[in-house]
Amino acid sequence: MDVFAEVKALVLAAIGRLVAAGKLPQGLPLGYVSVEPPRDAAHGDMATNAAMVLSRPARMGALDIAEALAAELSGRSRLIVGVEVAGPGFLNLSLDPAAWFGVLPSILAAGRDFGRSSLGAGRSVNVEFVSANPTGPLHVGHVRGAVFGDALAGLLGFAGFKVTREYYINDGGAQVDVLARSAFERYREACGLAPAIEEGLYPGDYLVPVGEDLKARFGDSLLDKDEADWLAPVREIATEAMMATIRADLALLGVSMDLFFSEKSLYGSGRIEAALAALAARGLIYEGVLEPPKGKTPDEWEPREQTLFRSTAYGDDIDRPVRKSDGTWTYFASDIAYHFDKTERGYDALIDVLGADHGGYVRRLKAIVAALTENRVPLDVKLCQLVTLTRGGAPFKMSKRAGTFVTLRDVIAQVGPDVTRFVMLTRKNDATLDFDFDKVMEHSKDNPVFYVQYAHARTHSVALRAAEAGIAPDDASLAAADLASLGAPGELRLTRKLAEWPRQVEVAATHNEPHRIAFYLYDLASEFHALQHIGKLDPEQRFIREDAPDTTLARLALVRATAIVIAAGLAILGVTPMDEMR
RNA sequence: GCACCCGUAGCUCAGCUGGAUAGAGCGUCGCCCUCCGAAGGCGAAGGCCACUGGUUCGAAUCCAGUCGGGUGCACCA
Repeated sequence: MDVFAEVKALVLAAIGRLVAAGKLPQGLPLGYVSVEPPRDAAHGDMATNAAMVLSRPARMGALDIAEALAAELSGRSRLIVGVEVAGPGFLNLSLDPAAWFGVLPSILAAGRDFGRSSLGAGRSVNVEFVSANPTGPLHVGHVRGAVFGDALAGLLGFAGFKVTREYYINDGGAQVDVLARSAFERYREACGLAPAIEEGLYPGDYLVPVGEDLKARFGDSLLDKDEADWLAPVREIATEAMMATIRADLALLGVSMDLFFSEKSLYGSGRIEAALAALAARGLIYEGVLEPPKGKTPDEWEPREQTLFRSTAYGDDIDRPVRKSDGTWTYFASDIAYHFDKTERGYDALIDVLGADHGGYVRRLKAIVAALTENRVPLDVKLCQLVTLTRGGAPFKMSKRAGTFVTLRDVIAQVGPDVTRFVMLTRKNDATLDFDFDKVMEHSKDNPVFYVQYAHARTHSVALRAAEAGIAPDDASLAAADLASLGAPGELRLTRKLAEWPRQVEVAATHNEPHRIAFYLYDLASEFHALQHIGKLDPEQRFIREDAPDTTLARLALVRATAIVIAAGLAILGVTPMDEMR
């Protein structure tokens, strides 16, 4: 049962009756009518802006509508026990407290599925994330995008979408040639020769095993061959090896992709040509010369005739080249083909999760998808800002030397996947995030990860104490418990927070913002900690009252419902709830 | 020079896509455990929501401009 939906339905029904009675004109737009809990609890349990929103289209005063609506809502339902017109036309509604507590049996019956939404209505959405170049292990810079994308996918799944998690492998460009050359030097090393790892090659020693593998496969046979002969096979083996480590890295974080899509597969397969043909059919491909950039002109700029995509027709600043002057495809061309492929696979919505340094790329990506689908399929590009690493408040120095970056593996080894994931979601994706190795491991309320986990552990602890007292009800009997004894302010506050959960899921999902789940869980944990504390001051308020079995059962229902929602929220974020803190 | 992101309490940040007296945490000050986990809780102080205009019943939120900080800027992927 969703209290919010129920109240909104009552409000809309009341408006309907007013229209039928001729007290309001027909055909009013109801889209902006909202029913929300007011920020200030003094304004009642629920507030609606209906009168103010309808005022103008109805050509009536907001207060007049509010009065009429108030009269219409009073006494119609057991749910609404008080209606009050306030301020410029708000309608403040007081609800029967029992209505709030009614959410508890729903939670207990549904378990972790409570709050699952039909918002997505089975529509399919593709979330592309990480997509790191297959030239080395994942590093900290990739962690945020990985966690964000995975949590977003989890959130959308919970909200009723069919989600595909996808990784785009950039295995078609010059960087994998560099990888191959770097691996070849490690191969020479494995053959007993001195490696010549020049400037521009990847120096990381993660390629040493690749060199050894090449030696095992080819013996010394590659040593005297020309690069033209060994480049392709070495490249193949090296990218394969890098993707294997990347998959392993993702697994450490608890991320599992549904699909890895190879950029290389686009070349020579007609996919790029097909994508460009689709654009050309709409008159969006032409031969032309771009203007030089305004302001600071690059040193070696000269006008060139190129094949261009008219992305300006879809909101981009300038048209974008798809073919270099030497006739080969630009990276952008493969991106067109890749998004063409995604749209052809029939998704109802696309999401790209990128690093903030790709900000300048957003418009042309949107232009691609808009052009290819004639605005039918929305593309949302989520940019993840930088993570700054610190330890004890001091900047965590990363070596300038390439190849010695802090790896994802290092981070997980230090703090574990759960902490890493939760912390990465304690900021909006477009705000920079400070990751302090000391802070995130701290056992105090400064640390949101701990605070939420601690609340969950406490619920578990309460259940243990109850069991010791011989009270060990299962969820079904808790769902059937008599809740009449509930009603204390702290209990009501906690229960209202629990009732908000389905709404929070929908809001977070419509904005593609998983961090809202983390903040909600923090608030929920706070309400729970506060309630538990009251029991310390007043023994009568404790969850477990051996002298009052009905009260105990009702309170255990509340505690258990809290545990369920915390666990459900953490599950969306991909974090394991803990039963005890150590 | 252009585009995008950001500017909210001393610090770190939320703010439900326009709602009422703008909220947390840290820090500061003052309280609360013989007791379900004090690894916690309650309270106080602290604000021109960068600035200036505009839109309207109503703006931190939307629009325009200004000032600060970050990022990216032709055939690199």
